[in-house]
Amino acid sequence: MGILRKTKSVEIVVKQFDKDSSAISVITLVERLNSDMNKTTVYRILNKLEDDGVVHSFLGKNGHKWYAKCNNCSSTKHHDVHPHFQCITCGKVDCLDINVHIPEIPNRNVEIAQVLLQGQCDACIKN
Amino acid sequence: MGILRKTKSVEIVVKQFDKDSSAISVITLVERLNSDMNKTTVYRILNKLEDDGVVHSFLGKNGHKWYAKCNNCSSTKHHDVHPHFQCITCGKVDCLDINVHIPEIPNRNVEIAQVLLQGQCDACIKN
DNA sequence: TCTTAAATACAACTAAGTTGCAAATATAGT
DNA sequence: ACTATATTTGCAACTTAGTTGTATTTAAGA
Ligand SMILES: [Mn+2]
Ligand SMILES: [Mn+2]
Ligand SMILES: [Zn+2]
Ligand SMILES: [Zn+2]
Repeated sequence: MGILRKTKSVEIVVKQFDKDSSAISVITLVERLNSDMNKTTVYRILNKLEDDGVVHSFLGKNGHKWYAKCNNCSSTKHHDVHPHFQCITCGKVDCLDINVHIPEIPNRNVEIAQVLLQGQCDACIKN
Repeated sequence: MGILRKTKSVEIVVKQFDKDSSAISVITLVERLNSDMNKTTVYRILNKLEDDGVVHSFLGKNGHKWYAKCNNCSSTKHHDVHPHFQCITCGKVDCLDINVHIPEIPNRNVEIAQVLLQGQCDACIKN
């Protein structure tokens, strides 16, 4: 069940993804919004926003949860499945607009491919 | 720093991977070996076995740690990087002996590709 | 404005994984 | 085989991401 009421807290959370096209970890979000709302609220709002197709989630390199804005998803259709890239130097995480081809696996029916690439981002290569 | 002494506990842990070619989650291992050793010991031995190139680790769908036997790795060379498959029905996890091609990403230097495929395994498709 | 279902804060909880330290034990040297 | 000692283990306490229950607050329709 998604979001039913446009509360102040919901607005604040959504705004975080508007100003930043990168993904944001829940840990960061909880810390950043610490003075605005309780961490439980952050978790619950993100959960609902994902139901609504406003954001999508995935796990970063330590298994911690990250969220990023969806592009054209809805509560009925979440077609936002793509690889993510995490910089091992600065920690920044981005959605990748590429298609990783998964070969057919014998005797297995692959439904989801979760791909996390790690390396150095543009800014960190230059330093 | 890897394993220096062949203790009873080490033997028991290694044996788990000998009899089962599938990956094993740490959670399962801790539970299974509960009467043999402390959970701290399980964590520490697995950590050392990975240093030695005996096993390798990765994160399953909930971000929990899994281990599987290495094929021809050593403490100096861990060339055991491959996708893993987790059955969403029975939970079983296997190493995949396939190569997923990662395309070049502009402005990024990809060093590691962590691929977790999810779907149905052979046994679960048939049921 | 009133009503009420949804949302929130807060505190308590769960569980995976880690750390510090004292006790136990594997192994090399004698 | 005995001893010395560095490694390993058990145990308890801790850390932290994430969840849950519940009383209170609030959005929004009537
Ligand atoms: Mn994304
Ligand atoms: Mn593997
Ligand atoms: Zn970077
Ligand atoms: Zn299965």
